[in-house]
Formats: sequence, structure tokens, C-alpha cells
Amino acid sequence: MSPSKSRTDALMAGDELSSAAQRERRKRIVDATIALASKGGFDAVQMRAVADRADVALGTLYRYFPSKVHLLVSSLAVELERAQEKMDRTTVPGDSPYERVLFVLGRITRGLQRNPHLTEAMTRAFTFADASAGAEIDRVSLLMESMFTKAMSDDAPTDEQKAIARVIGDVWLSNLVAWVTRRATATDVANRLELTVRLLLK
Amino acid sequence: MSPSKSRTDALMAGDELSSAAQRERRKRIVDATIALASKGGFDAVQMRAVADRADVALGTLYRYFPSKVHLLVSSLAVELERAQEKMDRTTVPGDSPYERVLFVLGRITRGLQRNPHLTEAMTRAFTFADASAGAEIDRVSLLMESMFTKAMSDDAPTDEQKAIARVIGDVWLSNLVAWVTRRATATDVANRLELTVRLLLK
DNA sequence: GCCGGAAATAGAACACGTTCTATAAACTTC
DNA sequence: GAAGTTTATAGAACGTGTTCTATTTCCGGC
Repeated sequence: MSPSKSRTDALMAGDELSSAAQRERRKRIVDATIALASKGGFDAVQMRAVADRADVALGTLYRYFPSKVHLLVSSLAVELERAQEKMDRTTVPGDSPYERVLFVLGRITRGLQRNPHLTEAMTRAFTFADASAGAEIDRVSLLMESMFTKAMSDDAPTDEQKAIARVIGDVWLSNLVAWVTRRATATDVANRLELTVRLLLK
Repeated sequence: MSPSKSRTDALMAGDELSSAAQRERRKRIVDATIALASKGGFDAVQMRAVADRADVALGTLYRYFPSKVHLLVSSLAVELERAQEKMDRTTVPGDSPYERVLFVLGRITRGLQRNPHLTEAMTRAFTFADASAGAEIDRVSLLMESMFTKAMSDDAPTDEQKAIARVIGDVWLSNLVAWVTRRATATDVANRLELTVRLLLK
């Protein structure tokens, strides 16, 4: 529609921005988002505040991320990638898929729970996303799925394994949300995840 | 805090409103919500529009439902109760929990998919709800859980059955959201639910 | 170096959820 | 049935996400 549409999409995808200045701007924006979210959660991520903190104009922020939800989900992807990389450098202990998946799940969950506000901001954005953020959502979903299939085995995952990974991802997210909205304690979450993984993998 | 706090809570809980006029007002509000949501989804449920259509003042709307999310989640509870009652009047076919749960799941899912906008509005409200809507959320969660445990057996559910019901509920919701945001087709949803229930009950 | 178009900036403007204010209507209680 | 209290009303006002406008800066090709 708009003449610069494809350019804008490239900006959103994020990886190959034309200039170094743009890559830096984008990074400043994501950093500002994460900082604000860490401090005050979803509500504290106000577009004017993000723009201020990242030292860009409001219009520029919207050129890079077309909505608050896009912004937060993209930041979630960034964070998950970090976690994934860290996980790749760890040897996951455990003899069975059951044990290994539980290990991964426990570790990431505890990691997120260490930063409740950030987690709240990201999960709420993720679950609130509408169709327009489909691409970002898919990116995050894939990351999650691969996180769990990798834990199950080193080989390429079977369809059944993928299905299991997806179920685990769904339950994981829903429990994270329950925790974030204070309807479940950290212990509840751990128990339910353990139970779920047991049902699926034992 | 405010002098009429307990009264207001009674209004929110919804069942025993002081006067018939109030019960009617509440019903008009929920009806208006469902009508608007059915036509245009979450975004079409605008508080001014709901108030107009229900023939109440904006302030009154807020006295009955303290936020848009409360309003939509309460309406979801109303709808789920309707579905549950209908289901109670049906004899669920199938010899195994697996078959019976799939039947219930399929029927409710198709019911929701018949009204995509309404489903979109309600699921988005449900997943976006924050701590302040905890009570309403719990009410809906319980409804969902009991829906599935009832399908599994007529007796009081075991802990394991409850756990399974909860996992199914999580997966169900997540797939509904995926469908609503057009990241999954109706067929995808049906397949994934079938797969999930198989993993859990077979 | 200079030109033309894309990108960035500052800030106004708009939409909708939410809150507030002032007034009127509807009830309770005596 | 009058006084006092709660509830409803109309509408202004406010906050934050989003869009728009006018202007300036940046960057690639000559």
C-alpha cells in the first residue's frame, strides 16, 4: 500500500538494517523497552517514554515497530534468543527426555521469574497480540518449540515430538500468565509443569 | 475504602442484584456487549457504544463492570454457562474418556467458531486480563475445567483428571487464540486438539 | 559539493478507556 | 410523605496508544 512498505517490513524484521545508525537506533529502542518493562511492567512501557529513553522521536519509534505489542513481542524474541544461546552452551543433564525437558523448563522459568515485571509485560503483549503481529508471534512460537524439541533429543524432531513441544509451550505460557496475574505461585507453576511433562513424556 | 464498596462487589458478582431494574440493566449491558462483540470483535466493544446500546450512562456501566476486560470476561462466563447447560442436557457419546472429551471439545469449538468476532473479543479479553480480574478469570477457568472433567467421567474427578483437564484447557485456549489471530485454520485446531487429547488420554 | 528522496524530528491532533463533577431520579426509613 | 442516602445521568476531562503535519537532517548518485 504505502510506497515504503517493503522498507518498513525490513526494519521490522530487524536483522539487516541499511545503516549502522539504524541498527543502533533499533537496539536502543529494544533496550529502552526492556529497561522500562523490567521496572514497571506492561503499563510502564509507554511509547513516549520508550522514545524518550531511546532518544528517538515518537514517529521514528513507530517506523521501527508499528505498535506497542510488536515492540514487546520483538523484545521477547530477543530475550528468548539470548536464553536459547545460553542453553546451547550448556549440556543439559538427564537421561530421559522427561528429565531433560524439565530441566530446560525449570531453568527458563526461574530465569523469567527473576524479572517479574519484564515477564508480565512480555507475556501480556504476546497473548494480546492480534493478527497484525502474526509474524512476530510465529517467530516466538518457533523459538519455544525448538527449545523443547532440542531438549528431547539431539536429532531432528519427529512430528510427535513437535506436537508434545507445542503442548508444553501452551501449558508453559498459560502458567506463566497465571503466575504473572498472581493466580498461581511459583510452586504451583513448577508442580503443574512437572505434572504436564510427566503426562506427556512418561 | 469507598462507602459503597461491598454493594459494588455484589453488583459485579452479578447474581443477586438488589432490584429487578438492576438485574435488567445488567442483562442489557451483557447483551449489548455480546451484540457488539459479535459484529466487530474486541475493538468494536467500545465502552461508550456499550453504554449507548444498553441505554445506560457511561458511569453506570462502570459501576456494574469496572473495566472493559471485566465486562468481556463476565460475558464469556455467561456464554460458557449457557454452553455447559446445553451440554448437560445432551448425552455425550463415546465409550472412553478420550472419545467423550473429544466430542465435547469439538462441539464447543465449533460453536465458538460459528461466531469468530465474539470469540476473538472474549479470548483476547481473557488472556489480557490482569490481576484485578482474577475472580472472573478463576470463574471461567473453573467452568472450563469442570466441562472437561465431566466429559471424562460422571464421578468426582481425581487429581490426575483435573490436571489433564487443565492441560486440555490451556491447549484449547491457545489454539483458539491462534485461530482467532489467523495463525491456525479450523482444521489445524481440530488436529492439534485431537493430538493433544490422544497424548493425554490414550 | 549538490540534489532529490528517504528518514528523523518536534509536536499537534485524535481515539478510546477511564475518571470525575454536578445534577436528577429512585430508593429507604421514619 | 419528607429527609436523607444511594444510584443513575449527561457530559467534561484526562491519559496513553496511534496518526498526522511541517520541518530538518541524512545519504546515495551525479
